[in-house]
Amino acid sequence: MNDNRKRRLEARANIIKAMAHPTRLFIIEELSKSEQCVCKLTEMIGADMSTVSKHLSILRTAGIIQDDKRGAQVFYQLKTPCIMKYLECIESVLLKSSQELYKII
Amino acid sequence: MNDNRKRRLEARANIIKAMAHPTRLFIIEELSKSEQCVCKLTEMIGADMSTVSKHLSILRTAGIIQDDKRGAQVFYQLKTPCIMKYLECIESVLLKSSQELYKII
DNA sequence: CAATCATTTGGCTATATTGCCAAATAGATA
DNA sequence: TATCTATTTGGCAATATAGCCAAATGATTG
Repeated sequence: MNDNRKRRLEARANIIKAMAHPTRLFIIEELSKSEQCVCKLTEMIGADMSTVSKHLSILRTAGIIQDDKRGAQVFYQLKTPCIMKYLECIESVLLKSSQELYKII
Repeated sequence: MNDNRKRRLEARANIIKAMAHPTRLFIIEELSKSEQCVCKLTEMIGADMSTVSKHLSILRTAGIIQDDKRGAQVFYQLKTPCIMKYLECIESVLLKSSQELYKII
């Protein structure tokens, strides 16, 4: 595996890693419906606000979401709508697994 | 966030987590071209075979690849072709980030 | 059956991630 | 300006992940 390819794969893995958490998937789903402020997301998620803030920071650093400060509040928005298409594919992996389970049972 | 949704998000996150590693992305890319045995993948990746085997096991458990034992060798195949479409989306996140970087420079 | 080849598993250490609390920052308001 | 609200940051402990080596497993061959 050459260096260029290694770098490219690492860059991709970083983005995927940013999505690899239930809370962060929740955030992506919610932001695909509409932008949200940190306080609202925190309320929906039910974790400490500092925890939610760190999840948001991970998604922002990965380039998946962007923030928009308005007064004391910070609103987050999805930056790449195709992320949702990706998640449909993930769903198809799950579907395939459950179909196989069905065959066994 | 209700229990059902939490479970669904966890299931998705597990699949995404399985992809969130450069070596495992490499494996997915290679298997999208053609099936490969563990020894060939190990040679391409340049890590210990036990390490590669563990990566393969993670992808298999997640339902992304499947194994096919033939004699002493084990061949792995991609189970869900749409995985590659997904990776195109990841690429678009990277592209967007680099475009913004370009604006700054 | 002993030896060999391909692969997996167990065990260990190093490193990364997660989530909470407390403290810091920053804008809004009294 | 003091205070309140919204958010981020630092720090810590618990847990998870990664990768190597050594050992185990399983098929093949002499």
